[in-house]
Amino acid sequence: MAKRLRQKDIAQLAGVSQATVSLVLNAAPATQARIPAETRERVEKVIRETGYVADPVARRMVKGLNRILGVFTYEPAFPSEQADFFTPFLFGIEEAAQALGYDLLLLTGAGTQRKIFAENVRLRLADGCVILGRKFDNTELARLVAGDFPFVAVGRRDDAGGPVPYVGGDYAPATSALVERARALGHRRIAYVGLNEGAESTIDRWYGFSRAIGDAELVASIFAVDRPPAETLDILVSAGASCVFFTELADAMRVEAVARERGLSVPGDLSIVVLGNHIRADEPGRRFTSFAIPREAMAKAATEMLVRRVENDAPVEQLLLPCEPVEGDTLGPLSPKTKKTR
Amino acid sequence: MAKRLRQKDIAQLAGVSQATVSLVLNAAPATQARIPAETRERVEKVIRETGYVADPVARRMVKGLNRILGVFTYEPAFPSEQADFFTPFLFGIEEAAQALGYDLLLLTGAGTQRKIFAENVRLRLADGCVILGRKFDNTELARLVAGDFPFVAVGRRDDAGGPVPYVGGDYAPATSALVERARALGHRRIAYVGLNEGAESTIDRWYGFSRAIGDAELVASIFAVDRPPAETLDILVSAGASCVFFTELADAMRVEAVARERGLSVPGDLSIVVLGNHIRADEPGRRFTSFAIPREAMAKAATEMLVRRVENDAPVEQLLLPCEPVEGDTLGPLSPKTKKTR
DNA sequence: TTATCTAGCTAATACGTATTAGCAAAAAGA
DNA sequence: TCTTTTTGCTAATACGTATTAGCTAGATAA
Repeated sequence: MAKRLRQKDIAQLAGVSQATVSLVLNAAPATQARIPAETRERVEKVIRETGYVADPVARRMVKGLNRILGVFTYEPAFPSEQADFFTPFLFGIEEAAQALGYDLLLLTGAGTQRKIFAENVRLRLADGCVILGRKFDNTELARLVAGDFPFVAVGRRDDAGGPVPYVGGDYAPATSALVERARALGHRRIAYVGLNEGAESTIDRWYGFSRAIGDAELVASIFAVDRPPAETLDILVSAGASCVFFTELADAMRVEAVARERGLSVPGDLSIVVLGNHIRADEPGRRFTSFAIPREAMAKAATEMLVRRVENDAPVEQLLLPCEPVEGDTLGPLSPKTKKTR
Repeated sequence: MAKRLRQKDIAQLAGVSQATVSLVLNAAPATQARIPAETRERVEKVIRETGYVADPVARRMVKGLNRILGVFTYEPAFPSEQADFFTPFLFGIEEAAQALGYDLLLLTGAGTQRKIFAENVRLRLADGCVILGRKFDNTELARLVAGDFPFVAVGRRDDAGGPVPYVGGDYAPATSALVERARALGHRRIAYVGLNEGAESTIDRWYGFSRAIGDAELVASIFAVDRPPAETLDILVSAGASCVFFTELADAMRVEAVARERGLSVPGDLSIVVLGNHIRADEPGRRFTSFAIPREAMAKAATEMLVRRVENDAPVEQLLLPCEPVEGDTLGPLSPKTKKTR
């Protein structure tokens, strides 16, 4: 590999000093920089012809910005099983970065540690960082909040020694709306399957559910995920639930399949609602009544927020984007048979 | 935030020089560094108590290479329709980069132009670049080959003013194997649907097909993609083809559907072979007899090759990875009825 | 006692960039 | 013509780390 070109080399080719190259590159107002057009053009020509780009590391040493946005994911961004989780987010991030003239640096250099502040994570190489993951490390979050490095989280985050800048989905009201819809359809024996604590997205769903349940009764709750579907269905049936809310699509799908095997009809005998949605519109299988998570829009808005923080030292912003309902076909009226037998 | 601690500060607290702090931190063999245990422990204590961590950016300044790999895609990587194409490749790249301690720079500056040498593409931010896409720009490829910037293409590429470093799929023998299998099953009237020129992957498939056809007859060839499936089927039927090879899965799927509508059985009346494979294992519909494209492995190997070029100025390598056959259920024996009526 | 060797550091400098004080020559003003 | 101002740069230095030649004091050998 040819040695990386330095400004010193460009200076030599253009017949000026390194300081002049730097001044030209940084396009200070002509009146300020005091470089005449002829000199500037000569230097720009050399830069163009050589493809020279300033070393981002050196620039960051002297506190310069590189128009690079870091992307840190607590899980690998592209593994087969995760591909559908991160892809829409990455699309949103890339779209915004592109429009704003920023390149994206995926901080993979840390290896398998998956810690923002792991030894080899060169967070500072980027001007700022978008952070994604199902579950954040709150110690790291607090450290980021306490520090001066600009970042934005995708997904709502509780305060961590101070307010966390984020763009999330407004899961609580979206959940409430689905609960209210179920109640409007006559459902009074309702169940909830999924975690109710831990990640903020989980807490929001439970909050929205609890707030909207009203005069309906929570006849069963399973604050867990990945339970054997048959067992889950047993609990739901023996509790006489007519409508069940799942936080995880995968759980809903498995239980729906078992219900079908047992001759239960969905939504005739049991309505199923998912507090989230299919990532892929063309996914096989049942279309569950749910709400749409605006992943791309969240990530896009987070990226734009980050750039505001990088460029203007903008104050902390916290934004929740609405989640539109998805009709699906798994929530239906309380049927007379269902009501009578329970 | 407290000002970032430097080694100079640690040195002051420990009563040594900055150079000593660095030597302690880098744990050179004691015999080499000549720092006695007492001094070392005193410095380590200060480091521990202050939580000092060396600035990765400053470290990189003195080491030269930035350990950044560019990723350039000739098509946008993340819009929904392309995600399935690029995701497995990106997984392979990420995996390798992670293992090798490199960060990945997504070059968004290309925007809608999708040119490596477009004005806003800051190629030289990275130490080297992996290049992906269905179709490459040969002018740019030639420029890369002529230049000194390390790159590796994913997918076989013809020479461009010199050999192109690449990792591709070995499509020709994989195609030949499928043709030989069809002949072994008795097929003698064979058809080919898809391009036979243009991209190297296309050329390799046609080459492998042509080489293996032997005493069988090419009774129909449609060197095009995206033809109306009914029209394609008409040509195949009137030519009396008993087995057809498609380069594009999408074309095969459409023709198979039309064949089914017409009461033709696959593979009973017409065998269909796809020279490639489903990207997603859980995709709906027919499982075609095909071969597996080792996308992840290709990208992983390309990334590793690139790092060899970046770190060791390694010579041009060109690697083709084998494509394992996928059984599927669309290729079957030449049936007596088929033979008799044609 | 003198000469030589060794241990324990440190001063200096490299890395590539951005910034700024300041120099020298040319231009403008008196 | 002399003085002041302006223009067009450049030398010097900061950033935080890693590296190494070299200094000094103490220990060892003659």
